[in-house]
Amino acid sequence: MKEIPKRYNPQEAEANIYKLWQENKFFTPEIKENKKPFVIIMPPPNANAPLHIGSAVFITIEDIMIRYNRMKGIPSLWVPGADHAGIATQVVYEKELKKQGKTKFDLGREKFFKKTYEFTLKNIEKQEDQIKKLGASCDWTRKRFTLEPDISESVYYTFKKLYNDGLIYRGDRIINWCASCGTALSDLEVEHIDEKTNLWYIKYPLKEKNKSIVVATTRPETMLGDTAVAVNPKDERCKDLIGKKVILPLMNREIPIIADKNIDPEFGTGAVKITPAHAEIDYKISKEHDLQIINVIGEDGKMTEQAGIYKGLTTKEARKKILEDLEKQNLIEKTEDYQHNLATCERCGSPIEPLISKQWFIKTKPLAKPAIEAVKKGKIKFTLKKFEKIYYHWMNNIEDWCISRQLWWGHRIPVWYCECGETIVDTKEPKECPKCKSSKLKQDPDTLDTWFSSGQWPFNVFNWPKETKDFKYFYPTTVMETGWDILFFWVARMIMLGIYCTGKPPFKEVYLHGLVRDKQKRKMSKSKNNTIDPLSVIKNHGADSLRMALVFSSSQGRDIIASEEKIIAQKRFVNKIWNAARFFMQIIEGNNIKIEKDVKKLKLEKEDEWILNEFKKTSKKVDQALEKYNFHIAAEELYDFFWYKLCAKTIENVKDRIYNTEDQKEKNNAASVLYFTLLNSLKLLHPFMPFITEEIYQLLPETNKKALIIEEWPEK
RNA sequence: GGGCGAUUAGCUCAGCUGGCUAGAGCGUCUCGUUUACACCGAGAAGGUCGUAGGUUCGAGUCCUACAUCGCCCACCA
Repeated sequence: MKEIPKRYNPQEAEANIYKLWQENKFFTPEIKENKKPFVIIMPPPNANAPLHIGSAVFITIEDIMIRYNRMKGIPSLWVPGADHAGIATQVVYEKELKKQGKTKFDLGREKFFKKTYEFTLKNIEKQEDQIKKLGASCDWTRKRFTLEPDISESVYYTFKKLYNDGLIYRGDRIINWCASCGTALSDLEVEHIDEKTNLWYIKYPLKEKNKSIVVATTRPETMLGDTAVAVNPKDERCKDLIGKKVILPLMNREIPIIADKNIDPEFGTGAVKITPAHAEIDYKISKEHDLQIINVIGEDGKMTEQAGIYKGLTTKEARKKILEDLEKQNLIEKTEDYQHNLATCERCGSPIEPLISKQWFIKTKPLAKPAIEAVKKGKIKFTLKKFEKIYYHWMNNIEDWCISRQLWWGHRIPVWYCECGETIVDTKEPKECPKCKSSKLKQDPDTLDTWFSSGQWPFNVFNWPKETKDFKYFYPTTVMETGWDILFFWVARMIMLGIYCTGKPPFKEVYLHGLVRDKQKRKMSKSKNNTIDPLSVIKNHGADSLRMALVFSSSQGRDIIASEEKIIAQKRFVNKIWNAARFFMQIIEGNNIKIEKDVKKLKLEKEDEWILNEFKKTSKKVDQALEKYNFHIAAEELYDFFWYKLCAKTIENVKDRIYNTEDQKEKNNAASVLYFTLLNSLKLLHPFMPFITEEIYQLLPETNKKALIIEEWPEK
């Protein structure tokens, strides 16, 4: 008989248990052709920082699903990985460099990439350790990284395929430009924040007579690039002005007054200045009316040559100067306080400048159509219906996706330009130009949006387009589990690219968990200093307590409020389980007990039948809850059963029957029923609290398997 | 502007398809413990389930308004 210590020491036990699982290769599923596998692709954490509490959430939830299915005898695969996280990592690493007093230009592109790669690999190593500490039973033999050569090749293949199908194009379009990061961004990477500013009413004199038209704007500095003034065609006040010309102040340029239905007559004066190069709506209007486009703000965030005397000023300086100059000419009618949405960069927070720029785009409409169909036809199900609506709304209004980034960190765009003007798109660097045979080829300097590669993750991890054994068996995957905050960034793109590349939706179900918030419901962030570091929680309270606390009081789609209190509550539960097991071990040792594993062979007392029946009920409820992804309900059921029914009632009962009788058979019966319920409770608890349950299993006598992780799930 | 969600005990939250005499953790209070567990046990107090209507034999649960808070999307310059 193994000795059971008085206290459970999570730190020691967890390390040993994880080793036991890994050494026995329990995380690697056996491919059984006649059995449908259960597959989850782990959302690859950004490889630029240690894991945060949000990662602990998805690891816990996904591990529960995987362990549950594994115990049910289904080949279960959970693929771990890491994401290079283009812009995020580049921003982080550039900050590192800054601490050393360097910039990326000191290193040069190649060296910068190499250094960042090293930095990333170090982080990945740390993250792996953290994932293991959380108890994740993922298959480390299949771990992937988005920038490794095989994955990159798949990414380039997809690019080429899209290009050949005419779904990728390069063109001059208005895009979101972050001058601070020095790159174009997709619409999703732009965050709108409230800004208190002014609405300036500026007089634009008409060419004829002594009249003028007043336009209202929040961005006077863009007026230098105005090429029209627009009014609503139905606006009576302005009707006779349509077609007339105004003289653009400061620039003395003649520009037309046009009519456009997009103009809201209620806003300002009903007349709007049109700056096609620096506002998306203006750009659209300019296309319809064939207006001139004048770039007055450059990629450095400063006024361009076209801005005349304002050239070289920052937008802020230019605004000030322009307002002064207008004031001098008495062209400002009035100034109002105004609140509007300022577009800012999601990464660095600086204002976004809409600019016309040559970038690579994906035509998303043709990809969105089948992606919408797949959900409509139920090929992909959102476990929470409300997300379907949100998904449809976004998909139906999708715009082309700008995928080129002016960054050094990421997949370099697989396009080469020849001096003869030829553009070559390929998965590998071409030796020569197929047209003129020149070998003087220049690769496009830009890199791809991170989400372009992660959008292919569910099949690229299996080395698609190669028809690998893994791809054939494990794709499409079963459940996509991730945070709802990346529904558009990631989930939607995986669906679009998955269907486009492989012809099949990449997963069958989408389960979205909430964001972790603190007790005041604030988002956790380093700047607010309200983060919970999963590693220190594990160190102090054990991984099981953390896992249980995260699942316990949170339902899907809703935010998860994490607090020390909840973790401690679960730590007590861990202790309770430990002591129940200790009690069992003590009585069988001290009373010469013989365990009968088959409870059917026992002469059952009323209380035996009661607890066996209660177990059955609990088991059923847990099953039902897990099938519906109601993890918190399953956890609560188990908590209630174990604490109150098994410990408070049954154990107290067993004490009575063991200590107050001389009848050995009676003692054996009581202990056998306890053994049965204890052992089977451990099985049900295992997906939630893998370490403590496995540790006890290893100490229990008469068990069937080498480890609890591969035990059979109790039958319904 | 459009959409989504929340509102249940002092605090933080569960309550899945309508049956609840409304639950848990923490906190508070009382009692208990030489025989698993002070990281303890037993128990108690504490809620007209945001407001007002409606559907129903029956509503925290469904419907309709309203209020407050929060979030997401959107080119109102």
